[in-house]
Amino acid sequence: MSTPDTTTAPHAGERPVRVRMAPSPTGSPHVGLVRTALFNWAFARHHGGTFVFRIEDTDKERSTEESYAAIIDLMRWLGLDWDEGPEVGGPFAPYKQSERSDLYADALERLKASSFTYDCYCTNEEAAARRKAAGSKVQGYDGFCRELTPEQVAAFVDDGRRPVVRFRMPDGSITWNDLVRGEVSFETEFVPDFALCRANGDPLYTLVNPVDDALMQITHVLRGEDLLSSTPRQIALYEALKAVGIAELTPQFGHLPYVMGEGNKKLSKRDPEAHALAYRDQGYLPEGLLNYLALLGWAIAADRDVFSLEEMVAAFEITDVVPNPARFDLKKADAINAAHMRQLSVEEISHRVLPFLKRDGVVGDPVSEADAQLLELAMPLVAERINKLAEAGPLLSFLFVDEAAFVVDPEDAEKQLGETGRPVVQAAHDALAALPTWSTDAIQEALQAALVEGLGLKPRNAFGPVRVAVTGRRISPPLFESLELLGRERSLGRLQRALD
RNA sequence: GCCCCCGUUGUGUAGCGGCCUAGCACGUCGCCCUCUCAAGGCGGUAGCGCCGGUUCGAAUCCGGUCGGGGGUACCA
Repeated sequence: MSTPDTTTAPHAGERPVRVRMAPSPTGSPHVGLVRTALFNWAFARHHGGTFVFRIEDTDKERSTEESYAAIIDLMRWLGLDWDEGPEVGGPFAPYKQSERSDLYADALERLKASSFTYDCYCTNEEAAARRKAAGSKVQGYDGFCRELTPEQVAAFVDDGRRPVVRFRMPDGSITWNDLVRGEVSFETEFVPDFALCRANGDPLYTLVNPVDDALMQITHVLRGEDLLSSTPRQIALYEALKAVGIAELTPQFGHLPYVMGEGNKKLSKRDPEAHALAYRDQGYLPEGLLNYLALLGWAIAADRDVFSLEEMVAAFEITDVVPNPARFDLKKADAINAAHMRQLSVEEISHRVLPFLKRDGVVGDPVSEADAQLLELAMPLVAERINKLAEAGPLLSFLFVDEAAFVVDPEDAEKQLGETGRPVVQAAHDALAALPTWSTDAIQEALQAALVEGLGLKPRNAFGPVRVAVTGRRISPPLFESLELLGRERSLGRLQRALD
């Protein structure tokens, strides 16, 4: 076959955009999946198209409900909404492959009725043995069963063998214009006849994926570069699917670069930073994670890398995506997330931090009236000094714990509350005890006078011990404000405890 | 082995023949600010894999080479 004729066939580029993400629900969702979903979503939104979400769970062994739920959860958290798919339905339902068996059986029947396929009775061992004997030139299946006589077939059947259905790869070359890589071409002699179903009749990915894309009228397939070499056989299959009345068009393909981990390996599930949901649990902002992931292969401008999803949608062109693999860099991801944090108001950060405070037991659920008030006063102090939502808890907990449960970090105590710290804490206690008004300004003035001027200490040495005694840590919100919020009684009590 | 993809500072990228003695960001280093931390400000650091060719001129075009990756299943 020569290059498919795209001049007379309906052209994918002329139709309303329909793209899809089609994850397999196996294991914990990967950041690479998020990046692929994001690019498909942004592409659809940019072109006013339709974003389809399909679950590829034909692998019954590995697919799990947990994984499926995690993917849905993830997409919801990210805010990548889908127009058709699980839980929302759509004109091409169902959107889970496990519920579409009859469709695949029908496609297979039609294909078998044509001359595009043939039954293959070879065992894996036989095919492998011939491959080995033939040397390096032959890849995959050698086409042994392409032209079997009825007698040969009968002999195999008598032998008890059940065939797989193979696609007959045409001669010639297959070329397509990849949306991210430009022209890519394969000689079909290097693309073996591939199996469409197992001998037991179960359809394989090779059949199911293109059939669903055809049925769902997908116009653009944007997927990982690991599928690049399966594209020529899919393009050939599309021609057959058109001939048997299943496909209307061949989609355009774009193969996205890998997300790499350390060294030169794909980021794998073994890498902790590969797990997408972990970012949510650590308190990343979805817009921060998405922004960072977008940077892996795409740039909004030469001199800018922080942007909103809306800005991305407006600017996103799939042809701007670069083809080279990108290494995942946690530090940069943190920095991008931090930049988004700084764009949020204190109110917004409070709102988003609250679930983390509840989760970590800093406040109760529901939050008491008193805690809510205290939180409102304290959030401005921490909002500007955290880079992830989950970082607020450790900074705030000293304000919310019962006095009985309040503990000082042992390491910090050793560093700040030893021999040199003790007189400082004593002086601070006495100065604060004598204070007529309990306000940030008054506290600052009193401590300044007693410790810096009185004891002749440098500010950092003066306030360090007080900070540890009162907040329990060397790292805390600003000290004087913290003391005011803690209140006179509790502050003095903690200073006294540090002395005991 | 064979087929295909990829190759700009440590990392992600901008660059589409002269605007490039290569821009931006993260990192890193130094300084400033500072009650800790975070944030912020200023400055430094480091790159076109290599070789040929085309051209007045190449990171940009062509060829080769080297390196990396993927595929080569009745996995997806």
